[in-house]
Amino acid sequence: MAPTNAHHCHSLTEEELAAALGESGVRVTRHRTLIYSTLAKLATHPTADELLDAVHGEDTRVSLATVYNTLDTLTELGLVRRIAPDGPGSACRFDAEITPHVHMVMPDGCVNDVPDDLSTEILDSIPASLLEQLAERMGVRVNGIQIDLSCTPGR
Amino acid sequence: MAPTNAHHCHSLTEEELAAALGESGVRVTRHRTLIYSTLAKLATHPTADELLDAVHGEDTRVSLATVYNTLDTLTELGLVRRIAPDGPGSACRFDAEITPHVHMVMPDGCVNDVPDDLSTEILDSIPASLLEQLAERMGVRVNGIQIDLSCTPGR
DNA sequence: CTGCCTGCAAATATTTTGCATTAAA
DNA sequence: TTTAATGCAAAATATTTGCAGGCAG
Repeated sequence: MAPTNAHHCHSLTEEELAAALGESGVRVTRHRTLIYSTLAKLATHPTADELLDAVHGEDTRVSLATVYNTLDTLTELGLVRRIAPDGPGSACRFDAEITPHVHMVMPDGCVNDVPDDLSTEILDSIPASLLEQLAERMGVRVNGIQIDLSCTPGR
Repeated sequence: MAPTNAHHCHSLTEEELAAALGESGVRVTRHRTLIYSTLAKLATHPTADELLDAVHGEDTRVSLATVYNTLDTLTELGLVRRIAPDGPGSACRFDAEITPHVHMVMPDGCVNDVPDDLSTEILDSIPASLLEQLAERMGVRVNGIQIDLSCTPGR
């Protein structure tokens, strides 16, 4: 169940996170920093529970409620993304990588990131003009894209 | 990779559903048919709860547990897809449309389908060769793709 | 100082299960 | 007939909230 992900590099640095929080008038606290950086460090896209476990490696005093609250806050600010639970046992998973990228949903339900070079190529192949056209038609501003691939074991 | 001949009305007809269930050795029951077709009919991607409400329009005797069980079954068979909850109040949403298509996540958290013509154009713009390369490299067979766009109110 | 954040625990919400009964094949 | 599927309600999970302190600004 533990996918190795060698290409996790688009999450924010501690400074960038602080800046993003500050701009939004949200306080930069030790816990928010810790929770975010722990999430970013994890190769897996953890559930709130799994994330708490990881955080406890650094600081045992963080509570699950704070993890949830923080994830909510960060999700609302667009710094973190929720991923649909797969298979039964539905707890949401979270992803600190908010720049466009491609996920591969594995047969066993876990979620791996697609290697960055291919991820970028896939994203770049979508013409910007198409997205503009879409934005126009739906009367909105498109500001994010995520692609999920699903696969079966064979090759 | 998924067929590129993605066209409209991608949910299954009653006959196709029956066939799909039959092939998998799963019984074709009145409730499964009703729940699936209700989900397919709804423009919104409903939560289990919302779906139950809709189903109750047809048959009051269906229980929430059956809705959950059925959605699990259908999801496992790949006939239905779970969508991550947005914003707090986290209940999963479900989508009867399993062929590749593009979602637009609205600022208020609800999920709209992108018009089919644009959805198809976007999907078709991704070269099949890229996905093959990816499959090769990850040692899997890619069999599905979903694209989620997020947007902000402006224009 | 002045609130926003936090931990804790309790309240909600969401999803799954056990078992007697019903209905598909 | 034979066994999977269902309703009901209870159990198990997951997430949110209220309140008394604790810290960032």
